[in-house]
Amino acid sequence: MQNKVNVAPAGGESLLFLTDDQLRRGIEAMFFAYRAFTADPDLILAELDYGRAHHRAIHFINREPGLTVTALLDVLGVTKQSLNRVLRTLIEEGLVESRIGRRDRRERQLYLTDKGAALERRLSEAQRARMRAAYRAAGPQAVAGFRQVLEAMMDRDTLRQYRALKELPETP
Amino acid sequence: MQNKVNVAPAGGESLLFLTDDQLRRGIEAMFFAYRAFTADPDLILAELDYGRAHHRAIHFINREPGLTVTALLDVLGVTKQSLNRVLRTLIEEGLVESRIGRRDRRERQLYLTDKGAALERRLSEAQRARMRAAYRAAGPQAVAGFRQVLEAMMDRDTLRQYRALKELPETP
DNA sequence: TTATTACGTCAGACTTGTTGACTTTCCAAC
DNA sequence: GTTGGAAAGTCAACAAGTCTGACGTAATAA
Repeated sequence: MQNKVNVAPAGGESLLFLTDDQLRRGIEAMFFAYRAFTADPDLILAELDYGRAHHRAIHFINREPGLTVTALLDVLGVTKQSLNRVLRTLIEEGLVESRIGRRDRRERQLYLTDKGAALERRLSEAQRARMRAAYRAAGPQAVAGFRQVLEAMMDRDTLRQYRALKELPETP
Repeated sequence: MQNKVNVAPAGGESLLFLTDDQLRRGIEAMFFAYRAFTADPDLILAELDYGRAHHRAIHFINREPGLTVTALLDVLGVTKQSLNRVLRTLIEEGLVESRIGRRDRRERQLYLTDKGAALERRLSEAQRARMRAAYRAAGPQAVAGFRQVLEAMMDRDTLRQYRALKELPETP
């Protein structure tokens, strides 16, 4: 199954970056980097007895205040039973508010409370700090490549969801 | 907490890529891409009643045949109790062989059996296929940036582990 | 001889995920 | 208005994978 692409290709440009060995390095880089990527928020969460699932919910509620449970389910890709448990604790502990939908009263629209927003800032600032350092070290061109490869890795549906996320206004 | 870096910097080059918004896009790209990244192996694993933990163990045993349990523990960053359960099933089902260490008989050296190696190939080929498509779509320069950013995201220790992984000889 | 290391194992817990079944609420179409 | 079906929520049961803590055994190192 070894790909024999590590020779001079027709176009003239090198395809050495497509060897199985290079691909494996990329796979390992993803594994290690993802672990590092979640490490900082995980520390904060553990201290408050929350988990990554809480972080993800908080992140996307912040990202699109008022989104419905179904929409959140869709983005997270989990079952409603699984999300429900997480969401319930967040609501009970006053981080998230669930309002009955205006146009459709069956729907629940989700909002962060001030307390929830405070935790969101704490978590995302920790995560951004690492990202910022990495971006700064690698430089703008590397960052563009990083984003390109990640996007090329997503399924069509995931990419659509990713692209559909609104720009957040810069907090003034 | 908003970073005011989105203005013309001293060096002359734009620092727009360091805005909080850009960082958040990167964070979300990591989240979605990682999910896609694990999706293909997950399907194969589910069918055989294994999980991601089995995949990770198999991956690194294949990567460095004969490595000890402690070394594997170190790479994976989990407790021995957690690894033990996974390892035990892999040994019981004949995917991994555990041999008593030659220089130190307390150690167990881990090897994939033929059956284990076959699963490893199946899993990693699925994962590589997605990676290969992404790499091909994004191009060599983007790939270089991708790797640069991921490496810059790792802690020092993780980066050391990542770099210590041997090159595997290309299967002839 | 003793202390330490490497490994395995047992027990108990927690988070996050799953299926399946059921109820409540509500909109919309008939 | 009644009814069908969608959206949301709930309950129960379970599994994977993680953790901590405690203990035992074998082998090496001091």
